[in-house]
Amino acid sequence: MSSDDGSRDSRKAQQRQRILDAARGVFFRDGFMQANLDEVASIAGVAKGTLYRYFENKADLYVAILAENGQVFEERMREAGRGSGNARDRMRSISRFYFAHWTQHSEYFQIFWALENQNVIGDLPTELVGDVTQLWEKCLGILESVIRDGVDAGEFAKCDPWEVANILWTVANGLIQTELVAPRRELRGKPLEQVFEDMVELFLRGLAPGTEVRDE
Amino acid sequence: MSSDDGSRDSRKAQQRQRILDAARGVFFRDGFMQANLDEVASIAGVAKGTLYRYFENKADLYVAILAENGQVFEERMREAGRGSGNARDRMRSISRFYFAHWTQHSEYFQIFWALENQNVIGDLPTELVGDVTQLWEKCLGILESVIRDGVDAGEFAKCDPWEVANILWTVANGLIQTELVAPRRELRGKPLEQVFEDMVELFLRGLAPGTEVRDE
Amino acid sequence: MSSDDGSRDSRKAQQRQRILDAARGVFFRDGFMQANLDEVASIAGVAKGTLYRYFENKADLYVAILAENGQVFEERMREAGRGSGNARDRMRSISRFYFAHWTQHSEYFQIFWALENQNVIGDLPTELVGDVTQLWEKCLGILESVIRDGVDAGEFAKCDPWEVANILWTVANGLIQTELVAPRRELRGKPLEQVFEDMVELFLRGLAPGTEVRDE
Amino acid sequence: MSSDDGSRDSRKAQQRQRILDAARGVFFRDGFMQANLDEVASIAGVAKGTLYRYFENKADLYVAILAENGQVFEERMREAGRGSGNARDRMRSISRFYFAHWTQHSEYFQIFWALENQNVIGDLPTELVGDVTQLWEKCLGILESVIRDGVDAGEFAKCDPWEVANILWTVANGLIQTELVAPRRELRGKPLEQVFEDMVELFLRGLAPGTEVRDE
DNA sequence: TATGAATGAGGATTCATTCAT
DNA sequence: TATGAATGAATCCTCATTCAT
Repeated sequence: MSSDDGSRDSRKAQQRQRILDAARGVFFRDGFMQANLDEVASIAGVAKGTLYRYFENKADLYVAILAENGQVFEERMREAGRGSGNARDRMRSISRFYFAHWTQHSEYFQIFWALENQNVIGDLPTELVGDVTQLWEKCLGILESVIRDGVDAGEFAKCDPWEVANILWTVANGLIQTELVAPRRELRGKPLEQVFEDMVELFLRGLAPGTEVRDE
Repeated sequence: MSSDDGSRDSRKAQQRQRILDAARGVFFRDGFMQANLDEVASIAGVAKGTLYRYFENKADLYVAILAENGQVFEERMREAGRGSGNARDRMRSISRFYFAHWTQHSEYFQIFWALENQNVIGDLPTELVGDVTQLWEKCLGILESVIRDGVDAGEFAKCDPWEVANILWTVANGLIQTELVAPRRELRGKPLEQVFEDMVELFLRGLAPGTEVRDE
Repeated sequence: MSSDDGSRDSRKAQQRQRILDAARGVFFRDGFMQANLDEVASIAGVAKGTLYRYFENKADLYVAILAENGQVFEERMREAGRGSGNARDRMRSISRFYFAHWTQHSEYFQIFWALENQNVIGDLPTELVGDVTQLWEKCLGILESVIRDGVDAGEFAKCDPWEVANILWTVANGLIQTELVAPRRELRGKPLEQVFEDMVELFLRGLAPGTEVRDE
Repeated sequence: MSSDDGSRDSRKAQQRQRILDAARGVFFRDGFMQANLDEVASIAGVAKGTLYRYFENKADLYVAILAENGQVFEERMREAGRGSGNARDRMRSISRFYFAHWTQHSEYFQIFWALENQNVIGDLPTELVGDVTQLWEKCLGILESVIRDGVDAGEFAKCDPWEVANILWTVANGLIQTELVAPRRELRGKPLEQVFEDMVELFLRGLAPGTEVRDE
């Protein structure tokens, strides 16, 4: 009996996954507004109506895609930041994870940003937008605590850890967004990963103690 | 007769401008996809058909909005970077301009970003997208030359000026995008302008010579 | 074994009743077209597919609801008309029953009327509509015979009993329909029951012998 | 110029009328829910989208049909009641008008009743439903004032004119609804008009003074 | 040159019914 | 016998674009 239930549940989960996989591709390629649920269904190999057995509506499906990635993302980012080394190395570890994750899952990143562009999507259920915002906050919290550790340990100059976390966060986002999502500008042969790393080092250097005063 | 032509031309220009003004507001508020040309026409005080006498189609109108700002932007940015002081101050000058411009014209910034998300728009005429990209390149060129000056003058550590320009550029975009366009996350009382300035200082400190040494 | 069959049959009957109960509520609240079989199944506590083991389709279920009430209705109306008093009192007795029944079972009344509006339903199986029509006829027959008795006894003026029965019948329906189903118009404080009774009295007065004379 | 405008306006009015004509037929035949706007457009000989230039949505179109009849109806009913004769004759005049009108415009009557059946239509704009209700009230007011005149003139027995107006109104509706819209029951050869007239006479007789006390 | 009426392709969503388990 | 997942036809509404006046 329990095995029956199990197999049915797993079948449901599989079906759901197939829909998510199809939807991810279409949403990524076409954006929320342009995405066509007919095509999603067709790619997933199910009937149109079946989508609605698994997701309330288009927006719900869309957010589900974000959510599936978001949970993994947060968890892995927390791990990356947990490292036992010094703060600077933990920052590098986070950075590496961050870069690798978004490079591998650029679809998600794309979608994430489209979500930020509130006006692109007409009327996304606010509670769901709230979920994404919360995830964002949590990740910022992780960065913040590493920076605070660094400041406390004298590795970093005195600063407002929360503000610096925000800066780094947006900085990283900006780079990936600009270069990965809209890869129209030449990087003149330098691999993006290198640029990203250099950027992190640049900022770590800026965070080093003893550099606070520069211009007399 | 020539004066007649002149007044007719100016009338055409005025009409065109009224349409642009109306469209800018609507595009900003609703995004490209959601924007409704009916409303644009109504706000501009012309008939819907009239739009098509001034612009080929929706996308054309959209890009015209970008273009009108882009020219002003490039010119002013060039001025901001021309300053006679040291490279660091010229960077600060550019930064201030950059921040002020986007804060005052956040509509344009918003639209620019939407443009980056190519998939949101669908089939924007590539030649027009090219125009925007060129503008982007020119602005990067300005940044690059200032940085190169700083490196040559020994103000900045040795680096690839073009790469660093790219980093700063995306960094700044990221901050504005994240905080201005999606003002959902708390800044905890710190004014955005302050955060932006701090970011620039952090960046400049990272660029200072003598900090190249990584932790052993 | 026969007891097994019996309990199985009773179980089936119970199941059927639970479905009818659920459906009645939903049909009453939402009307035939809007009624949702998903909800019916959910309220009845069975799976949607199960509905189809007890009823051919939506319309069949709908008509079954009418039928279940119709039998009780006819029987009770016959009783109410059987009274031993004079025709006038038997008419009042029927009226009281009629009013009480529809007030208590306004769901059925509502549904009956919707059935009248054939076009609302579309393609109800004609044979089943026939059943309802027959019931209607039988009830009219009861009224008719009481009126005929009254005429024969000299209580009522000479008239066509069948026609008068029809008038009273539609008159009563109209009042209930208008005031019960569409309770939007104010009754200005007068209870519906009072209005109904007044109407019957007005009608009876019109039937009184010696009033046939029209104004000269 | 004014002639231009005039012809354009008249063209718009014609178009609107063609749509109304088409819609009336479809709504009458299929009811609100079943009615298909594609078919309406096709019958009217216009494109689907054109409907929406003249009517906000399905419900709006539906109510427009009621409204177009309602205004004429109220006006004519008021005329019919204005007659200079005695109250009884004015009542007969109203009755004749009422019967003739609904017989000629049974589509409207049908639709009116469907509207009363609130639950048939999901979500009709309340303000528009309000309009219909108001019309209803006005017509009742006309009846009421005639009855009051009759009571004041001693033609009718003392009664609550408003209540009696309500009774007569629903009575008449009931007859038409039952016999005209759902003509399933045989009238045994008697023309409906005769039955209607007899019904009115029956009630007028009931209203005659001196008949108040019947049962001792 | 300006108008605005007309167009019609396109897309999200619902839900009665079927059928494999 | 009961289930409930899957189906897919059906339908309202939007809106960029065209074109006769």
